[in-house]
Amino acid sequence: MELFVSQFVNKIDKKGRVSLPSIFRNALPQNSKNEIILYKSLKHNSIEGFSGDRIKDIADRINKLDFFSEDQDDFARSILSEIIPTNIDKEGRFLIPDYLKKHSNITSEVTFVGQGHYFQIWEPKAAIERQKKSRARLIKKKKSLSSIIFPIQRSYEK
Amino acid sequence: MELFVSQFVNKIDKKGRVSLPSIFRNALPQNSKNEIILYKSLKHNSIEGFSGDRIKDIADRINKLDFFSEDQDDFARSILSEIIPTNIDKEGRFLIPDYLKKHSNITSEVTFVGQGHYFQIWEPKAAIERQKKSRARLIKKKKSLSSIIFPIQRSYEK
DNA sequence: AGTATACCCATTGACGCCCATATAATCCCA
DNA sequence: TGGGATTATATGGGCGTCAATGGGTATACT
Repeated sequence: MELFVSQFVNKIDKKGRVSLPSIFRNALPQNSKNEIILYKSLKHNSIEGFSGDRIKDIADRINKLDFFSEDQDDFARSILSEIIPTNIDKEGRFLIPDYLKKHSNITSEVTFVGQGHYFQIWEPKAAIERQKKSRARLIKKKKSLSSIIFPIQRSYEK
Repeated sequence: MELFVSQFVNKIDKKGRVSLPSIFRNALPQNSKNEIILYKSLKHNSIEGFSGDRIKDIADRINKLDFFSEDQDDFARSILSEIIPTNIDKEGRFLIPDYLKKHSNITSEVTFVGQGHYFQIWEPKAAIERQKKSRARLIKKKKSLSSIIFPIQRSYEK
């Protein structure tokens, strides 16, 4: 299985390195175990990440748009130029770029949060806050379990 | 990876040289690591560039436009006639022609912007402006970025 | 000669690679 | 099944290499 699940708190060392949790490493595809993609979350003060082998798909999708269209340019600008490929060393560690740390108020520790096909990196306290809110919101909305397990598939074109 | 992604701000030295970011150099095909093509962007006050062996790409894109349209003629004239092949030295640096600098208001620093199969070179402040506008336009059109990053939640195995 | 460009060498700071250790998890056999 | 032995994971640190940048000099073109 190749999903990012569960939650882990790891330390950032003096050199700025963090260990990607072991089971997240195992969730990466065999052909690209030594690279992940990071980018600012669009919704929170957190970082999101996923496996490096997905960039091509993303680029392909963007390139299918008309080269001379504004959309093509906007998507490329907002996604391709904003993502950061990051190398994972032999010990499974990687560096978080400074501006991403600032964006998410990360200093000495981070919380990795599995989100299935991607994961998030939070400042630990913010991660706890976020979780409380998430849960509260779900309860308030009285979402049924089935709606979460079998969400309505919506097309992504519109 | 043969895609141009991320952004980098580099300095122009007294001799007018700029380092092409290392990962952009790596994105160039092995057979033509020492040449890139530069040209004026049609959409912005910026420079666009890509690998030397992909001139055909831009020609193809222009040719996809209606052959008899004014646009086709204009594009062909303004791009193909002004394309500049530029050499990259052993340290990975190259020279930006003066008229391209003027076109994009570049003086002492530039921002390299990865756009997938090509990249852009901007005056740093203009690059930031541009980024904000791109994002705003996508939001206004209600185009979701995650729809491009995570179009369908499908499993990885083929 | 004068301007421009390529090649060579140097410096600095960042990053990757390697080795080490402590704690946690897993194994394995009596 | 208990508990020592083995392995894995998170973490620390040394050190060589590379990227970005600066500058000197040879070569070329006009």
